[in-house]
Amino acid sequence: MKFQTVNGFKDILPDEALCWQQLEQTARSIFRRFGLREIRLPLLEPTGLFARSIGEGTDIVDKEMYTFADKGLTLRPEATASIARAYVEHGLHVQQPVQRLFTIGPMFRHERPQKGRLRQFHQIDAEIIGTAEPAADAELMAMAQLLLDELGLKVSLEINSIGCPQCRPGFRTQLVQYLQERSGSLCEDCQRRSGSNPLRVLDCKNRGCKETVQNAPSILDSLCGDCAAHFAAVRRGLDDLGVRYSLNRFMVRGLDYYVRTTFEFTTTELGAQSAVGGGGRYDFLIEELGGPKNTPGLGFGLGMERLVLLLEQRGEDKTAVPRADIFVAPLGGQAAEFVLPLVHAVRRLGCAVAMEHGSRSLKAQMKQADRVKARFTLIIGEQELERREAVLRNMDSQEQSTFSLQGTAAELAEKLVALILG
RNA sequence: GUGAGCGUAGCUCAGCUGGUGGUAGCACCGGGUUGUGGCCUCGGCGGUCGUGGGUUCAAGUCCCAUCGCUCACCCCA
Repeated sequence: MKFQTVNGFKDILPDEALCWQQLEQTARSIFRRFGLREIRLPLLEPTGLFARSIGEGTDIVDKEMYTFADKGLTLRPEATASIARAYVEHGLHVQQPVQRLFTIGPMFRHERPQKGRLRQFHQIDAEIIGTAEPAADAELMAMAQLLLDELGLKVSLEINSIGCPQCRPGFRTQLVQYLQERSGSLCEDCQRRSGSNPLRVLDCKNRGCKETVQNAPSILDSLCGDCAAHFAAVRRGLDDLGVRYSLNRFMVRGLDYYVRTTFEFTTTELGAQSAVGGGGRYDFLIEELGGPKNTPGLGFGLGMERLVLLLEQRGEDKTAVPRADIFVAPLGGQAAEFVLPLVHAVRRLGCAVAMEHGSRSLKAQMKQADRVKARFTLIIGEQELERREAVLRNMDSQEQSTFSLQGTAAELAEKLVALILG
């Protein structure tokens, strides 16, 4: 019986893992500079957390969650809800009302897998909780943009404001009326959505719907005073920080907790998938989850698989294999035994030492040394053991010198490391 | 949930209108170098042709079913 990964789940093999590490390192570096602290969260949460925050009636909650129905538990489909839960549960606002947090890890959604879309996927997630200042919106987007810049990726930023509970209902009625007058030119889904979730129609990819929606009332014209002022300030902030963006009044995000600012980073190079990341404001989520009143927040998630696809597509530094500092090649059983304490001592001093167990021919071992891109190879055969002198070969210059084996393993290691690093 | 395409070596793939599975490339192992890598060269290892039925003298090839994967719709990261 052969086992294999289940559909929509993928192994990240060592060759690819390097790219992931690089991605994570860059993200952590950015977050450090912006004062975000890491928070690590469980993958399993009470189902109600997601139903309440993401919202009943969203695709995620209705049909995409991995839920253990008998236990009332669900594998998280996104990170913001869990972060909000942790913020409330541990009263993080008491010590520091404004929390700047990030987390990196897997999410789970039961959708049909395709390019750039898996059932277990990974996100880099950043949140700023506790401020309503538009400057925070601009800062957050600028941070994400900088991260993408440093990864060397070219993506576009689209932003929108979807208003708040004050102004959205009015817009909704306007929109519903507009859509119902033209329901004939809408696709079946959108005819249904006109009633249940009219904002989604704005985002429909169907050509007929797109055309119909082109002249629909714009949410941006219906924003209340506060929302309009906020959005204007966000845009000024982006301009001041030199972040380029385009306005997309049709962008609607698939989670109910968003208010005011929403944004997406998009690319055209991922097949059917365009979003590499997205986020927005959720000024009522914390309170909704039983936290302190008036605790606004905002955040974004970046899809790591999609970023990795873009990084790989760019096709650079595929050869970035970590080099071994030295490969130790013993010949014969005695040498192999002799070498073990030395190898360990060198590793203790911080050098990457490669060697094989079980002695193979020198040629085979040299090949292996080459494969791990060793800078040096230390050759110790029967003759060397007797003479207490090993051969140290510089793999790049091909120069060889003798290396005295007099002394303890620790002493030899010191000498060896000095030679390698010198 | 819907639709389309594809399953041949560890990976990438040839294999025509059915007639013995490819000296194929990459990778791996070994020889050429009695103890010296990359390049070259020679050799070697490696397959229930996804699985199960059917048609046929004969099926990797045709038909049916099934499993798996991929892409797309939908939605999103």
